[in-house]
Amino acid sequence: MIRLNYRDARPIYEQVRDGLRHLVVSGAIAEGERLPSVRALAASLAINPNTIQRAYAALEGEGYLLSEPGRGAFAAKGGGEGSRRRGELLRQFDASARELCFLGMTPTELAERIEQAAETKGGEGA
Amino acid sequence: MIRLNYRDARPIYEQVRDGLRHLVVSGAIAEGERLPSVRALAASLAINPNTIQRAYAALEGEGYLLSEPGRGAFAAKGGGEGSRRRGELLRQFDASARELCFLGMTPTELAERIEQAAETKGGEGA
DNA sequence: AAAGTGTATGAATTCCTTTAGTACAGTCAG
DNA sequence: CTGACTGTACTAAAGGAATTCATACACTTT
Repeated sequence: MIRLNYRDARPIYEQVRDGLRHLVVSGAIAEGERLPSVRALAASLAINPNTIQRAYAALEGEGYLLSEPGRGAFAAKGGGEGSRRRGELLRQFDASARELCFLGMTPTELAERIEQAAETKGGEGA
Repeated sequence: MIRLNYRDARPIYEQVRDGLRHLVVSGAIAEGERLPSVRALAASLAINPNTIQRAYAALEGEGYLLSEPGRGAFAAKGGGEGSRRRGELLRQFDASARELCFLGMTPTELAERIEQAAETKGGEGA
């Protein structure tokens, strides 16, 4: 389900967070579906439950997760209109588009890329 | 020229790197123009020359800078076709576009944003 | 009651950033 | 050539921030 890369400089909780987010965005985990428990996933990845908890908390902040104490964590639709995650993505989108244009790419080229990216379900977290 | 924000969690060398990159991308520093020397900029910002050097090295890796030992550092066109920076930006662009589409934005909406972003010269580093 | 769930807290460790000092090799004006 | 400038390399140290862990608590369900 999720692969940890200890050679990577990125902290484990980020790898878990991005991996889980990808599973939700790609539809591998449907909306409302329950995610593995903190301890179960921790045991599965052979890491501390707290590290998983941190990833879950971050995803809940982004709106991709809804945690219910005592019950479990369930996948959600994702950030709404004015969510933090949406704002972050828009800034990232604008900044990269702007610089890519400076590097010679035309808005038309980039627009075509969007279509292509929208279809593809692959790709890893930002 | 560049403002450091010590309250910001971002490390100084990143602020310097992003600030300088923005100066090049926005055209404030023209192609071929010489940048302040490592020691001069360090003194100007009241920080260690090593920190500036780190920012310069990063920018050279991105293709926005060309360092000539003994002569100085000069602004460059930016990443070429297959540069590391270009690849990084494309991944960032694709990932954000993909997730924004998942969140409900249409490719058309995003395409319009590109036009808007291409004109604007503002914005801070990613 | 028992086993599961998410959550809070504090400590330890590890990593990163920054600084400082020193040194080397190159360029250029005098 | 001399001297002042340039970028670069290296080590060491200090400080702080971030990551990870162990433990305990509150809740839900069976």
